[in-house]
Amino acid sequence: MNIYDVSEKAGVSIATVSRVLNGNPNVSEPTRQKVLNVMKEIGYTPNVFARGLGLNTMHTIGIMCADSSDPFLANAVYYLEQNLRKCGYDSFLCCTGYDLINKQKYLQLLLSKRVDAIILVGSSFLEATKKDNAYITAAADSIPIMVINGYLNHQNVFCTLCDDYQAVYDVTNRLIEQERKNILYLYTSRSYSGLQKLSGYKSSIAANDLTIRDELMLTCPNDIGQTKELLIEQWNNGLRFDAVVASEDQLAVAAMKFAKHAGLSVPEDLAIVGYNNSILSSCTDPEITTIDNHVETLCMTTINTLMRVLDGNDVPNKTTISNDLVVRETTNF
Amino acid sequence: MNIYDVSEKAGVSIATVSRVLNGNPNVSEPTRQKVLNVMKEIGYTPNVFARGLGLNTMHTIGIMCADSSDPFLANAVYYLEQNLRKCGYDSFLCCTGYDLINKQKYLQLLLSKRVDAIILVGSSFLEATKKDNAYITAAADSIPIMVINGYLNHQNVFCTLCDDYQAVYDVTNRLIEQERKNILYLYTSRSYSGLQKLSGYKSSIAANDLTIRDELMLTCPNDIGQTKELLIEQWNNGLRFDAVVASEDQLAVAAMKFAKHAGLSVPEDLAIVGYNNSILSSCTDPEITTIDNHVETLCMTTINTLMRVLDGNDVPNKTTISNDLVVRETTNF
DNA sequence: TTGTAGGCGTTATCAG
DNA sequence: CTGATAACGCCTACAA
Repeated sequence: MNIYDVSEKAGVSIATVSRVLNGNPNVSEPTRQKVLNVMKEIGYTPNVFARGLGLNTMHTIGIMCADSSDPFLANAVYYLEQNLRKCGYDSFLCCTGYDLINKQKYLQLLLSKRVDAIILVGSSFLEATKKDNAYITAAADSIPIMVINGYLNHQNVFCTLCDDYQAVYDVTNRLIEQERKNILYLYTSRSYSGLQKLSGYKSSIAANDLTIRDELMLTCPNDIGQTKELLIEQWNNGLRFDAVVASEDQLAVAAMKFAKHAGLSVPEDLAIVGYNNSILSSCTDPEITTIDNHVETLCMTTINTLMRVLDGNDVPNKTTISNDLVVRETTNF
Repeated sequence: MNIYDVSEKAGVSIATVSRVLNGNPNVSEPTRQKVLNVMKEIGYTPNVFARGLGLNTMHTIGIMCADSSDPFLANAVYYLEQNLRKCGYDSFLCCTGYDLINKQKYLQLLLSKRVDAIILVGSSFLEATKKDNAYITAAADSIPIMVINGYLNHQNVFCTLCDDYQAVYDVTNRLIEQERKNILYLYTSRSYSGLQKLSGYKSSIAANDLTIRDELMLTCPNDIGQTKELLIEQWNNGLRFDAVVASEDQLAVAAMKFAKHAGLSVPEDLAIVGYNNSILSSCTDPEITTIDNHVETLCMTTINTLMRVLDGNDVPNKTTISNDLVVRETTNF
């Protein structure tokens, strides 16, 4: 069931078979049909390995994400897969976890599979220090690296991100306009986009002549129940706040549970804003006002950019997309 | 940067290099070290295509799931990936959507990539008619097919599933014990496991000498908001029920929203049971009692089975795992 | 328009 | 223990 079998049965040479396989126009129509028929008949499928050996590519893109069970990432992976396929590319997915060592290992693995490019989904792939990102920039020497929601200024690294700074800045402003004076900011990660959001929060506080207070910027565990407990503890210690801006919907859900526990009514006593517009934000009652970072657009843009890069075009290495606030019931907007 | 470069620099033949590469014991220790050093030095990585050409395998497992943004599936994919990697296998993920044509296309694609086995995640891959499953059984002629949460009795198809029938049967019984007489069953899909659950519901109703009523088994859209509307509509049409058993947590969330709208208190007026123990079930207030189908165990078992199959062992083609009821706040259990 | 032959990087089978 | 050499299946000049 290889190209030789086909050539023999069709009474032509393997070169001709190869030509019809690759849509080469230099084949007469009768010959092409004859070959095509034989292929159908014996159920021939070209061997990807042999093809890859010569071309040194498998027409495959590697996708890395920290955890595909994170709703935001899962969504992104889905869109990426779908659209890559539409562009004729297959994809390899790796769920790396959040450990740097593993990220490096998986990236190496993808390189060894000879993927044509790698897409890093989520800012968790960008570390704080240049040294820790070296494995990424090194990989960029051989193939294009696409980053979703993170920024790394380097040759052959292309980033698509949403303006997290601006989104948090804007929503914090709106809360302040409504006389909320003690706005609690919740976050889990100090990744690139995590820092952007935090910085948006701080800027807004400062711009409104309020004081940036360390105790109002809370690092939370990555778990609803534990975060709720943490908030209760802080509240019992005397910390007071009339609004919560969360860097992820999960944390907003935790804030909802805290409010219930503390007997606060939402949004009257406590306004809550989530992030990502994930399904979680519409599961609660009241439903959570959240920032939509347009996963789909983010993914589409990334793939468009990638295709242009693979076609050898010159492409800007940073594209920024704006966010939308989805107003639901946990704010008075 | 190929095997020849290494052999030349190390002053040995390519055969020897290949041997150290594959851990063949017939190499003297000094020679092995010499070769190993050269490989480090010039940063040699074996070419997967060439290797695949010879061995006709890439040590890769194909994973198919309908939609990686479904929390249950996403979780499963994550566990599968992790554990396959631990067993030294890489994996290809395909998100196929729910359309039969696409499922067939993607399966073909995986076959053409020469994967060593395919894992179908979720019962949505098993159609009602034998004819529509033919593409799966055909694939099983060439490589093992693993099915998670579905059952297909065929050579070289291995299924791991949880006892959905029993779980729904048991929980319905418990509701009836508590004098709930009008139990509404919500579902979206008529897949294998969907039918199992439905059948568990019916059996319980019958076993308790109640009447199975068609209007109490409701097919819902795959969307929280729309399902809520559907329930409101039914309620306004006079349909009455004092308990809801949902085939998925999403539907249970919709039932919560309906209860709120109808002014019913949960669980007093309306008991609600979800399915999957997904994060959604702990987002609501009160939190949802749900059936945990042990995704992790399901995945681990699948992979263990697969490894035994690939090792040429004789393995039973069906493994069943029991479910647990996670009692939260939407029932009086 | 078609055919021939060499190469892609490994593995595996023989001899030595 | 080591080395030469033939597959593996496809692509692509180069020739005809």
